[in-house]
Amino acid sequence: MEKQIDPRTLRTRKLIMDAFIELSTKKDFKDFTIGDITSAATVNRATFYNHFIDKYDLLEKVLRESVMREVLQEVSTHEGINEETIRAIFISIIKFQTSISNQCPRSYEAFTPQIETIFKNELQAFFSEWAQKQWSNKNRIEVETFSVMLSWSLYGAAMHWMQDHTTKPEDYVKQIMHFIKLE
Amino acid sequence: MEKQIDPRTLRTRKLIMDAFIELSTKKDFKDFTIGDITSAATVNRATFYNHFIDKYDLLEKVLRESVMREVLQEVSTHEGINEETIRAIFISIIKFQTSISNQCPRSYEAFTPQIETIFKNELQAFFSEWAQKQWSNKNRIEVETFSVMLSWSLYGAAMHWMQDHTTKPEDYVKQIMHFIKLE
DNA sequence: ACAGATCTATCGCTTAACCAACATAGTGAT
DNA sequence: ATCACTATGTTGGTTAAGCGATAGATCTGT
Repeated sequence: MEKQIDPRTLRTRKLIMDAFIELSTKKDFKDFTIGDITSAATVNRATFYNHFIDKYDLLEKVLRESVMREVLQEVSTHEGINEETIRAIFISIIKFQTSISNQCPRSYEAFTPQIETIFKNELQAFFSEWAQKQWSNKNRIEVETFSVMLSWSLYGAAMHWMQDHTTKPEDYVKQIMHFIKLE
Repeated sequence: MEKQIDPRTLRTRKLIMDAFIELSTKKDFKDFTIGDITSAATVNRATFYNHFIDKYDLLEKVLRESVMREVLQEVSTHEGINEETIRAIFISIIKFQTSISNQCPRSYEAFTPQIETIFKNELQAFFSEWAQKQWSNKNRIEVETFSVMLSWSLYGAAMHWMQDHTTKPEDYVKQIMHFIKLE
């Protein structure tokens, strides 16, 4: 019943995304064209449009999948939302942000707003899924509200910490926990 | 008037060859299948047969193109056959042999006979081309004979040197030159 | 304000790669 | 010797990717 995607689409998709990431390390986002990306990916320019709507769509998908792979993947093995989970995610957010800013020094500025949006959406979906399992007695609205608030506050806290590293991350997380009510 | 090859064939060909080289560093030539190669290359097994007859054909082409790229490429800028050219080729043969034996420790033994054949053929073709330009007064047979003898003796000398490194390569090449009659 | 160039996005047609299926051959265990 | 298993090539039908052409958007210098 699984979709079973054609290997060619996966391969081409990856070629394009990798070429995009590679190019981002050298040039600013606005300074390269679709043609630059596809020729670096050894793919025809027209083929690009079988996979992505435009450059921004590509950017969004690259970021989303990076977030999924590098941040939420490793946490998804935890068995519920608790202090440990929160701590792991907090650390992951910071790691991811710094790695992006190192890998794409030229484009980091331009990317941040989309990163923020994607991050919060993914986090929210992640929390929502777990919260539904964990508190099946609560109704949908309550669960969603919890997820939204947690994801926004957590992401905000991470950004706040990144602007001023004085507190040690572990201590900062402890502080965070004071303001989160996990039932 | 140029052939203009479809980029897909080039890409697929490269994927297969790279996967083959990569696999050779880990396993012995006989210990992996066509399927292993193609799945590492993210290519369908049937597609393999659009490019190569079998595993040995692939091996041969990989070696041939490596020889061409890594050895004869850099020498082809020289403007004729002289002591300097001979020296450069001698050094290149040795470099190539050692790099292969390092990159493919598991399969080097099995490869050597084919490497030898390919090497001598390519060398011969290379010399033949230059000799024809250089000595347009000589007839074809003479030129071919010269090329055969030079390629075999040079390759043989290189193999000889590799078994006993006592002489410095530069000195060894000087010795070689005593036995070559360049006009 | 306009002309020339470049980039974007889409289209119909062609082709290389995918796939499932098959026949064949080699290998190993009982 | 026989069976089960795995690897090799091959084939016909299907699909993603390549290509040239095209129309419209965007940029740039004069």
